[in-house]
Formats: sequence, C-alpha cells, structure tokens
Amino acid sequence: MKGGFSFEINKEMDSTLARTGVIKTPHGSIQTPAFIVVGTTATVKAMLPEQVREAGAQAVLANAYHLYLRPGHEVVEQAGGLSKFMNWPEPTFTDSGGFQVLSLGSGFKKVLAMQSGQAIDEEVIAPVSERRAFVDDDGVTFKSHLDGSSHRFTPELSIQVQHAIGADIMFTFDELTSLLDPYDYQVESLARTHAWARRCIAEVRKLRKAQPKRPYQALFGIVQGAQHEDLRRQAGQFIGALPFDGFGIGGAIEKDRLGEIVRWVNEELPADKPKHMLGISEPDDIFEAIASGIDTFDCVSPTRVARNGSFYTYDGRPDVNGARYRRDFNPLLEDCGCYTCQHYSRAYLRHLIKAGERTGATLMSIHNTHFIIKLVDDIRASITAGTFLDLKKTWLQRYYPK
RNA sequence: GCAGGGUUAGUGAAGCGGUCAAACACGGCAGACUGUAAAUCUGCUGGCUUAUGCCUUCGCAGGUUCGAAUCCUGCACCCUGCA
Repeated sequence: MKGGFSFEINKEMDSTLARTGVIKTPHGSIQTPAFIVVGTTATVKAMLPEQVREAGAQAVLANAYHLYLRPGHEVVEQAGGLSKFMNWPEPTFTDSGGFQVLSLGSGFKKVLAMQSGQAIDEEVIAPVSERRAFVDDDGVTFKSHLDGSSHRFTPELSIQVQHAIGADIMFTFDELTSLLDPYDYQVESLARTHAWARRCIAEVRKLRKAQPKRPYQALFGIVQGAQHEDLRRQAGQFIGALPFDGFGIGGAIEKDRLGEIVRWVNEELPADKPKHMLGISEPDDIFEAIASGIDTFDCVSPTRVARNGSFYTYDGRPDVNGARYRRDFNPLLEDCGCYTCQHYSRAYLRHLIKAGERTGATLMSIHNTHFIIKLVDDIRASITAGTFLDLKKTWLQRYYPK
C-alpha cells in the first residue's frame, strides 16, 4: 500500500498468465481483470455516470490532452478533481495524450485498427503536410483539433495536467508509433519513449513533494516496441526496472500476435504489479490479453460502435440499422440483464439510431458496455473457478464461427 | 376567361439540342469502427448484368432533328397576378 494505492493478486493460473486481483485506489477498488470504460472528455459519451455504474463499470479513463484543451485541466482541478467534476466517485485513469501523437500525427485521418496482412501503401500513413502532431525528442507540438491553435506537450506537462486532473492512475507520456513505421523508426521512438518515462517519474516526484497532502496518484509506465520481440523485451526490461506503480502495454500490435507480444512483455515486467493494456475490447483480444497476464484494459469501441448501431451478442456483433430488424420486437440480446434489453426492442432501437435520436446512442451504449463488462466478469469468475480455458474455447467458438 | 410560371428517378432539386441513366442533397441499402478529431466514415442506390454492353425513364400524346429531359403543337394537372 502506497498512499492509498495497492495491487493484490488473488488467484493465478498455472497454464496461462491469467490471474485475478484487486487494485485499490483512493476512490475505491477494482476487481481484476477489469474493463475500464473510456470517458475521454470527462464523460462516457451518451451515458450518465449512474448508467455507467449500473452497466457494471468499476473505473473510467479520461484523456489529458482533451481535458487540457477543454475545459482546461486547471478547471477540473478547481472543481475538486476528475471524480468530483464528472460525478464519478469511483476510480479514474487518465491517458497521457500519447495516443494523440499518433492519431493526430502519422495516423491522422487514417484507420488505426490493429489489422495485419492488410494492403500497405502510402495511404496508411498521413503525409507530413496533413499532420496535426509533430514529435521531437523533447516533446510533441499539437495543432488543436478544436481551433487549430498550437500546443506543446512534454512529458512534464502531461504529468502536470494529469496530476491536476486528479485521476487515481496516470500514464507516462509516450510516443505511439504505427505498425507501418520502419524498424529504425521504432528504435528511435522507443528510446524517446524511455527518456520520457524517466522524465515523467521525475516530474511526478516533484509534484508529490510539493503537494504531499493530495491523494496518491499512481503512475503507470508504458511499454512500446510495436511487433518486434527484441524491442518489446528491451522495453519491458527498461520500463520494468523503473519505480512505476503499474504498467501499460500499448502501441502498434498485430491483432493475430497480440497474446504473443503481451507475453514477451509480461515475462520481463515485475509480476506483482498491475498491467493495463491500452485500447482493446474485442472479445478475442480480451481473452488473449487476459491469458497473457493483463489485469485491466480500456477501449472506445463498445461505446463508439454502439452510437453507430452495432451491438454485441454471443453470436457476433451485428448492426441494428439492418432492414431485417425493422419489425423485430425482441431485445438486442435475449436474457441480457442490461436496462436496454429489459425494456426496448431492436425495432425501437433501430428507429432511434436511424432517426438520430440521442437516446438511441445511450441505450446502445448501455448494452455494449454491460456486455463487455459481463464478459470480463465471467472471465474473472472462470479464473477463480479454474475453468478459464474452457470458457475461452466455447465462448470464442460461438462468437467467431468458422 | 386573359397573362405568366411550373410538372425530372423514393423526396427535394440541377440540367435547357449531342459528352444524360440524368449533378447535388436527403432518404434507402450495405459495410467499417480497438489508449475517441467518430451522434463519424466508406460504397451502392432505374432494370438486366462479366460488360468501354443492352433495355426502359425526365406529366401525357404527337411532331421537328442524324440526335430531344432540353425545340414545336395539343392535352392534363399545379402555382401566381389580372378579371
């Protein structure tokens, strides 16, 4: 226990790296493995905090870059911190803004999906003239997506912003590369991310010393290295040797090799600290990540996809906009315990989404969030019961039929 | 009754002799979405289809022309003025 933060492992599997545990933070505990719902701008899009809670969420992850731009991290600080500001009295995380190095930089306007074997052409990396984020060794210059104004993020500023926002768990400022960046660039970028990790630690020490009465805010170091085993292991060793409270595994990962890559990293990282995987939530990825030692993970997908009409079922992820649902008065998923499925039909939800009614986004988000959290709850229970591998096999066979 | 204006694909609306199966918007259909520039984006949207291909379409009927959604005549309906 360090100032209200701790991680305790309850059950470890023999045959895989999967485990259950509890992360304790000043705002409460997280039973792991856990899906952390994304609330980028201090709100889970289209959902009230009560609905997020009722869907089973234990924690929310917001974004430093977005809150720095609007409303300003100092506003969140003055409000009493993220939890109080957004009326989410449970644990919170903040991402460092590292993702925006890619999404506004070389990945600007590009699909950042973790697909392998796709056609590789110039279209996949944004030309420099179109980018809104530019990296150098000291930091990143962003052009705001809101008004085009220039902003400079450094590891120090990211930590200052995250500290002001007041999340229980912060991440180091890292550079997220594209899978398509050449090896030489991955090496260069990794060195930069490592230098930044040290600077983040120095900065957080300074802030803790200056404000000793604040609730403890944990800092997780991020491991990069793309799809290269040597780089991933090197990164795991380097970041793992630094005094972080936990770790984030991020960056470009070929979907098919997710489990393998996470295993490399987790073999290098200290086993007794929590591991967060950034940006995943597809069922197969969830099973792979957890089997490879991941304790928590976050993703925009369940809520983003919900707003566009897709909903999770045990048999895949169809789209309610389909004409076949026009007169389908069944719930999205039979026997689903979520509020949406208890009260609304596919026909109604299809109508709401088609009509652009915000309630549609809300109800769809409730279902998808509930579904993914329920899946992770079931996985957690299966690890405890020793049936994880059975669940993994039967669940995935049904969801992804050949 | 007189004088103008109008009638284009599911809807609205461009086009005003050939390059028009007909811009564009919406709607419809299908697909995408993995640390949220995402209530967004992409494709298709007369029929048949492998098609640089054929067939049927621009109120209705007829005509001019090598060629008409585009010009002329008649008819039908709608709108605006004046009666």
